[in-house]
Amino acid sequence: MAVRSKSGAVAADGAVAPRPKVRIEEVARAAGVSAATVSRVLNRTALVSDDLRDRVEAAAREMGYVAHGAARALASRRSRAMGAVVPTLTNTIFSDAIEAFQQRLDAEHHTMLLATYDYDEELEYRTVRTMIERGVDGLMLVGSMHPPHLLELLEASGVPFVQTWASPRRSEHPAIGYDNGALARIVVDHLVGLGHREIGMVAGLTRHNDRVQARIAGVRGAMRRHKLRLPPERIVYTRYRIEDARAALREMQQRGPMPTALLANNDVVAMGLVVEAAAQGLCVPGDLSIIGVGDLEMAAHMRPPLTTVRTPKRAIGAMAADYLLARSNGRDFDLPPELSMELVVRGTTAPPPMRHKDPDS
Amino acid sequence: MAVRSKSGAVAADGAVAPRPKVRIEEVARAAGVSAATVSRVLNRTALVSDDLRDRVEAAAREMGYVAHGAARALASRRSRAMGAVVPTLTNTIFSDAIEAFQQRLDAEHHTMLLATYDYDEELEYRTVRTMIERGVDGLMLVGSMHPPHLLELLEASGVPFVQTWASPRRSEHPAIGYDNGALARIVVDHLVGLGHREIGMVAGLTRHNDRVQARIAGVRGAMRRHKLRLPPERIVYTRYRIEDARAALREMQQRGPMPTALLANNDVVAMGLVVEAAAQGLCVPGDLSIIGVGDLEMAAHMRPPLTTVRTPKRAIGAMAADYLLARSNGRDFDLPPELSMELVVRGTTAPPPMRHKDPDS
DNA sequence: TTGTATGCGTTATCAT
DNA sequence: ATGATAACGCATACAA
Repeated sequence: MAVRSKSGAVAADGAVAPRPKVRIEEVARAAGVSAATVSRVLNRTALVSDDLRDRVEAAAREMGYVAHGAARALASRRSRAMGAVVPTLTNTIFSDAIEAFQQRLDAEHHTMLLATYDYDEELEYRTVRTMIERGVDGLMLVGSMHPPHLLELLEASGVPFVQTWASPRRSEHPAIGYDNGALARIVVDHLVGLGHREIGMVAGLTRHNDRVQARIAGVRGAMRRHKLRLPPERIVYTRYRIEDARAALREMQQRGPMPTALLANNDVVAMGLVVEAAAQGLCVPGDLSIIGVGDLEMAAHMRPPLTTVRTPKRAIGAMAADYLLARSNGRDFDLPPELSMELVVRGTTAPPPMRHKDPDS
Repeated sequence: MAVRSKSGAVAADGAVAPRPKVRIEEVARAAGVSAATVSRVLNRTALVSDDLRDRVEAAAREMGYVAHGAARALASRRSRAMGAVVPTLTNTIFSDAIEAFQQRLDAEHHTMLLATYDYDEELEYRTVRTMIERGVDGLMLVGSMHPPHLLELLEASGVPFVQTWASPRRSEHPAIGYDNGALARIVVDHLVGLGHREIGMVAGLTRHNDRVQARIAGVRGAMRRHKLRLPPERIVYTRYRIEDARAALREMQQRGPMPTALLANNDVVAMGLVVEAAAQGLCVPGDLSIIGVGDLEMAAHMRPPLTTVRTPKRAIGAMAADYLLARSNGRDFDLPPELSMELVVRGTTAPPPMRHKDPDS
């Protein structure tokens, strides 16, 4: 089935010629005013007498006038568009944040340009470059670890930008996020409080992911405060797929004595661990405690329900939008030093299983 | 913490003046050629001698030249941007499709403008209008049910558009999707084949959602072919949250004799049903068969694993991009009459429980 | 193959 | 409060 647009003429070369669009000049003529006045009315950029305003609005509506964005951007030197460059949309933490970001932009009559780079540094760089070329008024990035020259490019362009899921205290550039050190303390304190001393991590891939590294450092630090250690063999790295998380659990089991509690990089990984443990006949939390990060909707409904740390996904997106909006208007915007999290204790954490003392000792 | 861009001067009114950007004219001067030649080199739009090409490319690179998108769009009358207007990103079927859509666009050096409207018709209209104003070269919509005048606006604008998750055979406008009637047949045939005769639906909200209506009609038709009926009381409507799906199951139970099998509108709803059934001590699939749509990642890992229908999420997004790219270039593009689905039989469907014959009859 | 000149549709500056 | 006019930065038709 060959489909053709029903409107617009088709030229010899097959190109679709859009219907002649009505321009500001024609609206002006119809309303008996100058183009400048039409512009003023439509943008509410200066006072216009009620009479003229009404005539202009009526004419614009009748003629179905739609402003030409590129021309407007060229003349006003603002695109009213903000870019968002994220690793992926598959992870709902990003899609939630993005949705909040866009909604906030929309309220201020801005549009969102979105691109994903699938954790590929080179692609991230090209994408940002494209966004700058598109003339975005601001740019939202993820994390504080970027390919070489990316920040240089950004600063040279003069485009306001903000890093999300990055620690404001550790980055010299504008950042919004929570402190992974604080998150680690919350989790470790909870587990140690339950009696765990052997704690392991199922982390994300660290390659190009500073959040993972910060998390590991945080857990290590938090454990040290309890005189505990987090040796490398207690850290397994995984992608964020259930399948991979299950393999990660098996991998850790093969490495030697199992920890009594595992911190998963996020809820999806945690679910994978729970699923694999169940498949092996292990009891969660009886034999193994598991804790996630993110508090996805499903977390509360699993059996057992997942203990996790709730992070402010939508708040991050909304704040990023507010920040960029402010900056692109030349206003200052105070970014909080960090956002808060909340431990949600449910059914996958409990005291560790009893250990028989070694009779020989 | 007040953050300021480190580049760019700050004017008295607080507005950030971006660094003077290098324009094509200056690159031309540096390379000792005309602006036209620079344009030709950078856009590969015409043949340029090797010598000049090298000089231009070197100059552009050194000076960090980045083209001005708005000016380019104004002059070339193409924005190299495509719009995507979807109900929400929370539902992963859309975020998956969107990701594929954007990746395909990126390969053709196009950018994606994305906006969600949260199933709000009025907002959908305004959003599309904004997209047109932004000068998108094409627009991806969801479904075939739109607010009044939306299609008119679209046709008047001459912007190519395509409806996803819409039946190409039932819409007079370009559409990509699978046939909900076919989907219904697949599901009903499976359940009836197992011996079910009392089948219920936990559908989405029909308000502004033609997919749901088509699905219901499809199931009703498929059941009729087996001499079965789908009375209104066997249809419960729900939002796509686990919590709501659980309530939907209870609602159906209150309505009278329970069906022996339920078709959920999607996998998230199906998971909610499974969770609620388990919480009530019901055995799935022993007491109740449940089938979803979508085949989310989690579906295969639940216990019991979810029987579902796999739909071509990413293919829809990719094909939408290909279609719009072709149309905006004046090329034809054959849209297939429908995309195929696949029944994935797992552990939540089984023959219905034995029924004792009513001794009185 | 390369350069010149014009136009893209709007906003902003400057008069009035 | 309103109108005339000059940018805005690039692509492209035309000329050479």
